[in-house]
Amino acid sequence: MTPSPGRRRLPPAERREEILKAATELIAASGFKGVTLEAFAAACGMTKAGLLHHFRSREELLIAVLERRDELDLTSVVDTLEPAPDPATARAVMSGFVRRNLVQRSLVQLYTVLSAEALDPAHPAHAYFRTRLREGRAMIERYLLAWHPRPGQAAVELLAFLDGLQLNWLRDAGIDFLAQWETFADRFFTA
Amino acid sequence: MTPSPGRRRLPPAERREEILKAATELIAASGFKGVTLEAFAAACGMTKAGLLHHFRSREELLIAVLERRDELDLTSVVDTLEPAPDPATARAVMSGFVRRNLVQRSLVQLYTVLSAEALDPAHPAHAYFRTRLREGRAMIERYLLAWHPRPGQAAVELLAFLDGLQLNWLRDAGIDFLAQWETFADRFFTA
DNA sequence: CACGCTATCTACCAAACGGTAGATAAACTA
DNA sequence: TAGTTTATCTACCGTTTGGTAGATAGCGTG
Repeated sequence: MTPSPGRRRLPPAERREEILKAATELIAASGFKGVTLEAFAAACGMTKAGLLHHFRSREELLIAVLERRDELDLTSVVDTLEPAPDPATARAVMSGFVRRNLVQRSLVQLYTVLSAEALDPAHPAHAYFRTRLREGRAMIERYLLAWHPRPGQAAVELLAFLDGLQLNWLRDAGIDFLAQWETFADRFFTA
Repeated sequence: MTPSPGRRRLPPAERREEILKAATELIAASGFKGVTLEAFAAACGMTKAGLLHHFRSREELLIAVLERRDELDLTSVVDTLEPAPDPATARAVMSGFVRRNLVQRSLVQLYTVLSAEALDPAHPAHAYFRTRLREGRAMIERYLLAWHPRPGQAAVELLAFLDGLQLNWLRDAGIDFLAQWETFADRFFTA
């Protein structure tokens, strides 16, 4: 892509960002186990050694990718999600969340692919996903608390449906994510 | 585990079955990419070369594992699933299916882990899951056809929820799979 | 322009990988 | 018991892997 000027020197912050972005898409496509250090580097037009100047190991790169997604994604929700109103409001907020997630397909895919891969307790991101998903569920549970009779169970159901829909949507792009969500929400947000 | 009689010679059919069973659990735990040929062999107390006498390559072993699951699982459903009755019957049949799946935890996990890993088009099981899931959806769609206003959409929703619930159940064994299913079904099977 | 800093590269390493070739030993048959 | 078959093993090969050491070159500052 770049007109190959032999060696491209970038300020560290810029290069790091470039690497993280490329790594995100590679991991989203093939999982973490499926991408070699060399592949990560080549995607930015550099060598393994060059990349390792910015991230001390392949595993550290993975962690940086995950933390970056946290910054990009969680911040856009966390402030909106403190109150605990009625079903209609809850649905509107969740719909906004779904819509926002939908446009960042590569991030959705990263999250889905990696969280499945990380079911293995030996996976470097295992602990990360354990705590993160637990927190997410607790957050939604608190959010539904004011009006839902069984907020805990409902939170599990909601997240399960969204996870599964994302998975199936990645398998088959023909699925109309939003329409499926709205249909589900019609039933779910009904006291 | 076995009192290590140096060399254990088994009739091919028996050995194949032993290997497939062990491989199923290893893949379920760590994905296909996460298990080496040596690990597959060691799990049966033999060497790589010994294993390769029964399966010509690591990839062929994977395919055999998948086909074995087909035999074990699909046959128990396919005969029951031809007719297309009312919501109550549909729910009962699906509940039976869910219950049957639930007791075979390692198979559920194999399927979930592997189907996520196989989102990558370069994965050796990619094609397998594409066709298999498409068929599964079509089957359920036909099954809901008689009474559901939107059988296609409903099939997607049903499978998405089940996939997602399985995923979350594997992450957190504290989830009450059956209770979650029944709650979902209460809303889903309502004309 | 000369110098220092450091981002990047080339070259290399030890370990692990999937797979092969040929030797060995366990079970069946005559 | 001797011979045949073949399941399994030991030993090895070529490749790929994550990572390291030291050389090189792009950039800012004097």
